[in-house]
Amino acid sequence: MTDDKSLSKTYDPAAVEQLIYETWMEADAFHAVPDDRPPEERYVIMMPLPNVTGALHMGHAMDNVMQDLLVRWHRMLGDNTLWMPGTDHAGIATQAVVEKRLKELEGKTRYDLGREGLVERIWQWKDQYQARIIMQQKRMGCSCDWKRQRFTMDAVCARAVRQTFFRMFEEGLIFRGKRLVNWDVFLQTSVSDDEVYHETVKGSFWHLRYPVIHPKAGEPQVVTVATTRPETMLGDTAVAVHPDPAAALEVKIAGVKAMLSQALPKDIEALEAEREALEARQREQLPELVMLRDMARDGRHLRLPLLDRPIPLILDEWAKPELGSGCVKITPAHDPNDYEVWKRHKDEIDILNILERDGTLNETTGAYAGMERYAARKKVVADLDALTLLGEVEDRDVEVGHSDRSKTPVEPYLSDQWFVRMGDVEGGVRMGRGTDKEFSTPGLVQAAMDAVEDGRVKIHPERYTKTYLNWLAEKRDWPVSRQLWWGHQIPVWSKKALWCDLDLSELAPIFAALGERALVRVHVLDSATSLKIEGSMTLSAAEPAPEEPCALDICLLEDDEALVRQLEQLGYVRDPDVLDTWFSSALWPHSTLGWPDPASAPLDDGQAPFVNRDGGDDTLAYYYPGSCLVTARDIITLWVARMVISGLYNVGDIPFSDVFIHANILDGKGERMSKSKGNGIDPVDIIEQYGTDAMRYVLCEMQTGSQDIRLPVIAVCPHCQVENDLAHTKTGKSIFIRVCKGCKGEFDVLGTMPDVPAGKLSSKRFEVGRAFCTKLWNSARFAFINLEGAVAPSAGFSTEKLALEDRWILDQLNEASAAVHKGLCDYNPATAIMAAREFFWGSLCDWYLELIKPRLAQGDAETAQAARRVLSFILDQILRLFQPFMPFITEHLWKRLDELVPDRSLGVEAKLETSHLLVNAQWPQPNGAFSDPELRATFAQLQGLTRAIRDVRAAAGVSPKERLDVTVKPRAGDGGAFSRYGHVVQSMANVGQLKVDAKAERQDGAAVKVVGDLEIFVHGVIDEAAESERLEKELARVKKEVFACEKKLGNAKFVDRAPEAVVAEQRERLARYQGNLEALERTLGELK
RNA sequence: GGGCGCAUAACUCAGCGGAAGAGUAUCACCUUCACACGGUGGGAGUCGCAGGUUCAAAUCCUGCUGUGCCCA
Repeated sequence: MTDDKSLSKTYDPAAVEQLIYETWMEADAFHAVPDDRPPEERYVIMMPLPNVTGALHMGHAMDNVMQDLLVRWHRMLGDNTLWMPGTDHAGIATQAVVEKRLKELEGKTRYDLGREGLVERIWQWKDQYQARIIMQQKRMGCSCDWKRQRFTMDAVCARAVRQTFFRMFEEGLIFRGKRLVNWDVFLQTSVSDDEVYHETVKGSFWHLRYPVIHPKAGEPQVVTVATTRPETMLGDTAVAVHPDPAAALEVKIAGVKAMLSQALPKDIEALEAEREALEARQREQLPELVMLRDMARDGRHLRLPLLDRPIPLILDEWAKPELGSGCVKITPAHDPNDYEVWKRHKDEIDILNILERDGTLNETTGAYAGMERYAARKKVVADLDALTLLGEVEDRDVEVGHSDRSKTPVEPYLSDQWFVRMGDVEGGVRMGRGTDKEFSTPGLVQAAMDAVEDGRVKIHPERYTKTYLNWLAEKRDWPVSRQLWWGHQIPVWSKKALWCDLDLSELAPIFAALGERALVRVHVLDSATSLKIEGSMTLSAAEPAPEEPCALDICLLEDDEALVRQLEQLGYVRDPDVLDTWFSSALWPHSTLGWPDPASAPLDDGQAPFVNRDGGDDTLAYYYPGSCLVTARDIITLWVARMVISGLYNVGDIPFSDVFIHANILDGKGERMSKSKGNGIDPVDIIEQYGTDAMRYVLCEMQTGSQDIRLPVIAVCPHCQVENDLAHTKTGKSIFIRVCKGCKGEFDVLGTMPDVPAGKLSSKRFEVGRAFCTKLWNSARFAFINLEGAVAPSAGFSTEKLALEDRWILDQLNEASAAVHKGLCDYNPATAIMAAREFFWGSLCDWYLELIKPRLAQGDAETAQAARRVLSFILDQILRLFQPFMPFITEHLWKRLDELVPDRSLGVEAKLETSHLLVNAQWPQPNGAFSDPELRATFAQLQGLTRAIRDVRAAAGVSPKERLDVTVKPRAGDGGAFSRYGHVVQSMANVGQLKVDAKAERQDGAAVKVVGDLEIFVHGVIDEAAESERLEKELARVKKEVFACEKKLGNAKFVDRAPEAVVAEQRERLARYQGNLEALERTLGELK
């Protein structure tokens, strides 16, 4: 045996990974080009585009590895496989990060740089992080088609965004209106509900008294209202009281009584108290509420203190008679509930904005104008107190919405925003307009719900279908404008005026030049009304000319500099806002393929064309719709739903047929891993420590589909290299600074502190993967040592010459490849990789390799040649099976195997399609000729016997080197398998003489073991006392089993009602255990 | 407040109606010529708690307790 010098004893990922990746790139292995393979042989994954805010963490690694797994598997299945990579500009997130750095490092704000200057800075940031992200993905082994990568703000994507906006604008699906939004006063932009998190903070509940104007005799002089944000009183435009307080209280009391009637004892006390309180309220406060109700009906007013403004008392059910004073102040412009009240009472009350964009109070607040919101709060409270209009002040925990981007409290704020109409539209919506898939739907959301409900889009695991449908069912309009500078600027130029003052004819030259590439709508300010202007520059005949102030909105399909200048000279101003990031990412599955027109889509340097040079299908026609969208669940609503909508709207077809929702990665405490929390592991750190394949192995093994994955995190101290369990490490000055348990030194887990050294985050969980790679490496090394120059050509090979273990390992391979395939089909990578692992480690390494060692030693003998052929074939298949999971090590070993044994065919399998590169090799197909259930059972018996002997050996403390003689006594049959295949047991349990004798008796010094239907005598190993103790224990165990079986079978109901097979199985069990019991008792008797 | 999960060996997780499983850790033995990131063997769990359905429940149903996420 010559030592194979090309393979060291352990696998060194660093020496292999980069070279292998370069090999793939040189071979263009990931590049997909449309060809003549039919639709069912295409596989397309659009990468959930990571945003360029920062580097990737373990959560992204999971997402990327799952995609790569599916993509590599399908590539081997022979599909035309495209994995489209790219990055997202992530509007607000990226701008926030860059602005924050600008402030910290240079002390500047975005206004110091100006729009162009800031955007330029963000592009630089984007270039830097995009490169970092791509580097990380390459290190993870991602087999994306880099020649097609896109960025949501590149020319191709921008054109798609523009086209979609234009079309939606034309059809009135995009409109603008005033809405109450979450306003981030720090970043001075609206943020969506998804970008707001709630935090409970200690606050107060202030009771304010508003005097009644000219109270009549017997009427209250003041009305009390309460608020957690007293400064908003400056924007109050009404106070509401319930229209029927008596009835409302009755309903409430009836409800409590109903709960009392079926309450658990421990809840009764609280409910009783609640009922009493309500009844007391009925007696004491109801009369005044009724009086206020009547005053409201009478159109009475209150005087708003501090501003001395009369505000009406109104009737609205938002006022809850059972809470507080029963009256509620109404601030429509600064509270979502009050805004709803205002919508119901538009004719009676005003809506008044009191905030500037920066969070200071505006001129409507008189003396408070210019004050910061919290300063104003203090002053309002103090001033009311001075006027004796301040009542009780309660301490209270208050839920305050915070902007996820700036971490500052958001304010509800009334502003002009653009929206996409998601709900049903009168007359319906044409989807896929101009395509051959055009169809009509009641509304955008409905189309997306239909696609999932009728199964065109399937979500895995299925339970997430509910998340998707429930969210969509609300059919809320989608606010798409953001007051940012980084993103796709809204392509609308507006001019505000009265309709009668507008001169449409001045636009004629522009429209003459642009034709259908420009649209005009009239938006009536402060309403949702938007009217389309027809080509003749008039309102369509049916529409009355609006009387209110209007905005004339012109939407352009493209920027034509000269025409834009003309427009601006006419006083039209481009909307400064940009579109929500998700507007562009919603288009991702088709924009990246060149939509709306691949032939004219602009190309960057080095990019693959969208249209085949040989005249085949373009990328859009060929690769749309895609196959599977792989993502985490939190993005189902934000993104998945919107991709379905936009795909149907623009292309008339779903963007993908399957959605695979994988687990989130949590830390040791069960908290979601994220870089900003200081618990996020950088995949590259893991790769450098354990290797990419080790990381991938563990991620695949963890993805089971039912729950999220905990990854206990350790932090390596930069001072002394001690490993600290992150979940139990003391924090220092901030939560991101930890104190090492070893040297007590401080380190930073965020990696951003200038004066504290950073500790690397890692996890021991990946050791398993590294060990697995080593095992794979060494088993291959073993094979190579034995195969080198010693494999006879396959021509003379015949399966007739196969030994038991050869046929068994082929059968096991069959079983394993079927199981791996099924696991992948079921989106269950864990079952897939475990099946592969069990085959490789449990069957191949533990049994087959050990069994063929003596055969391999026989040089050119036929049996040795057969073993070599089978070994090369099995290794070939194993490398294929593991390639999608662990691409680097398998590709490297494949190359070596290919050099040593170019022909690994066995002659019986269908022609073994092979490939110079494993990444392109054919996926292993189970072969019926290898399947042999009978042999499988025989081998299992041999394994059982082997384990029994090993067990005896270990229990008796006999060295593994010492050869033992064994007699097997079958209870039934002749034990033919054991005499025929005795070599398996002899070799695996180091047995000398193996006798099979149905009439054997135990001899002195023989240990006895009962397995299944066998009694086994292991000769010459024991001292009798210890043996008898061991047998007593075993006897007790068997007795318990016998008792359990008897009890079960003694139950008439069981025998009657359980399926026959179950009963029969139980009888067999009993018989077997009874046999064992008998044998044990006999032996024990002999021993004594 | 509403929805969706999860609770099984010290740890990380499978199993989801018919004998409690894996990997890691642990203990004992073994440096035998692929691999000590290895081999062989062992110990370890009233399957969160309380009810119910069933011949049979970790598995199905109800409630409770913890815990996580999503949406208000």
